[in-house]
Amino acid sequence: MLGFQTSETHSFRPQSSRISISPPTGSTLDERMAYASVRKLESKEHVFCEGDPRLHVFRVEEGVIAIYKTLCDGRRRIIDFAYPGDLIGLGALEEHILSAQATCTSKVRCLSASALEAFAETDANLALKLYKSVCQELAATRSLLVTVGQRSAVERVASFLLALHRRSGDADGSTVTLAMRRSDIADLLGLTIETVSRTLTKLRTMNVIEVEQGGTTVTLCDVARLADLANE
Amino acid sequence: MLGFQTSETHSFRPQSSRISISPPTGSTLDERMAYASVRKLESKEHVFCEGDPRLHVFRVEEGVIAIYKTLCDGRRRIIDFAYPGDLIGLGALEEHILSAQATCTSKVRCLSASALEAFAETDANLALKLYKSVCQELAATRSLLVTVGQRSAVERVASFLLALHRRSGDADGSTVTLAMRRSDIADLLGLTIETVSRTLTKLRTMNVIEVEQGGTTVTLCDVARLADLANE
DNA sequence: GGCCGCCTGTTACATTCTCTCACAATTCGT
DNA sequence: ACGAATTGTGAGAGAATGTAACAGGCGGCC
Repeated sequence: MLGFQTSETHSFRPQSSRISISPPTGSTLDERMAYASVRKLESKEHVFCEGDPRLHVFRVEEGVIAIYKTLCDGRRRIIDFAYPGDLIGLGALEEHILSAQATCTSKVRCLSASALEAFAETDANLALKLYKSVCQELAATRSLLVTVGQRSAVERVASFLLALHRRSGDADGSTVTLAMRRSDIADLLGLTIETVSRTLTKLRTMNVIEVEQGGTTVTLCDVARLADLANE
Repeated sequence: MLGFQTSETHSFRPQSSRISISPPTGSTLDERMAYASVRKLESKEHVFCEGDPRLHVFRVEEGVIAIYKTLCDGRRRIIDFAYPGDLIGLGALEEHILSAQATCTSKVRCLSASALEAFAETDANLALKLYKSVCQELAATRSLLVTVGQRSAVERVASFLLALHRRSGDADGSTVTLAMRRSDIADLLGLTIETVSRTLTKLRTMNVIEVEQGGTTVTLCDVARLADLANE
């Protein structure tokens, strides 16, 4: 969920006249990405697991990747869903401290972690991009923390739907696609799958949302009301 | 909670032979900090509030600063406690999106945000430091997310005590100081003050902790058991 | 094609936990 | 020492969970 848009042009201080000239070949993130290998993932397949050596940084191309941590008793706490354009695997050191798993058929692009970070050592521009990206991820994680910290299940689910809508649903208006299982949503929000299901039903009977065909597509009928329920 | 140790020397890639030579004066963060003004805060006094223009970045010198967000209905969700050495105010743009409030008598050092970030544009080393710092904060926020996402009150309180112990309690063994009110802990963990109080009592009767004088000092009698209760 | 098992999602009911509201006990500041 | 603020404790209400049963979709298999 880093929101690392490699094509974004506004620098950290837009008023600055400094422009970093890209070295001739393979230097910008876009170029590096273009040469990076693509890996296709089936649903529930792992990109990496806790404890794996951190060899690569990945950019999501298609699908949704769940970033999660496994607790001692086997429960799974999803920290974040990564969507196309997001970078995953940044910030860790020698080993991954979280696991990453596809919630549906997905594609990721692999980039050497050491090469990226070595290059950032000499390029303030790239380093700042990394900084900005992690800042965005931090903001998203904080937002999720606020959501999960809220008591009621309705608030959490409503917040989740709104966040999904804000992120993915600019185009087709008020329809969002849940590209993950109920169990994934439950593990993200700290609820059970039954509670998620019940809450969606509740929102449906309140005429705030409509759920279609197998529960993968949700239409937000009353965004204002949903925002009210989410306390936002 | 950025854990931005300005004196840390290991670079992002320790094996790299590149060393950034600091410009003659006022360039390193330590030097800038030395000249920065110190502001003293009483308990419950604000460092900044949501919506304030982001003029400064602050480093906590003494005390504890609660970083929080206010919800529509007036509830307060604490995102983080910042301890001495931590930087706060990074990552935002024009305005602060969170509030920062002292939980006890504290001191912070003020640093111009624009100056710091302008300097980072030309110094990959500083930019990388910022990057690493935010990564640390991200890890801490994720850790808190795992804690809050856990269902039971015992797990949350136990996790909180352990986190506090890991952070502050290297020196005096197993004693941690709660430099904040019960209400602050409750708003961090998504519980009520009554539940926090009851849970501490429960842990006390289980002989896992000891609480002394007004509940500000806690001794962890059985760290292993506490970790078990916290599911860590 | 039809049968079967597997997985996911939904719903109902009993249980358990936290929250709300009440008030007592303690600490702290003046 | 007094009053205000904070903390601790109890009883009842409410909400989420756990358990269980059931419906629907999907693929394998005969």
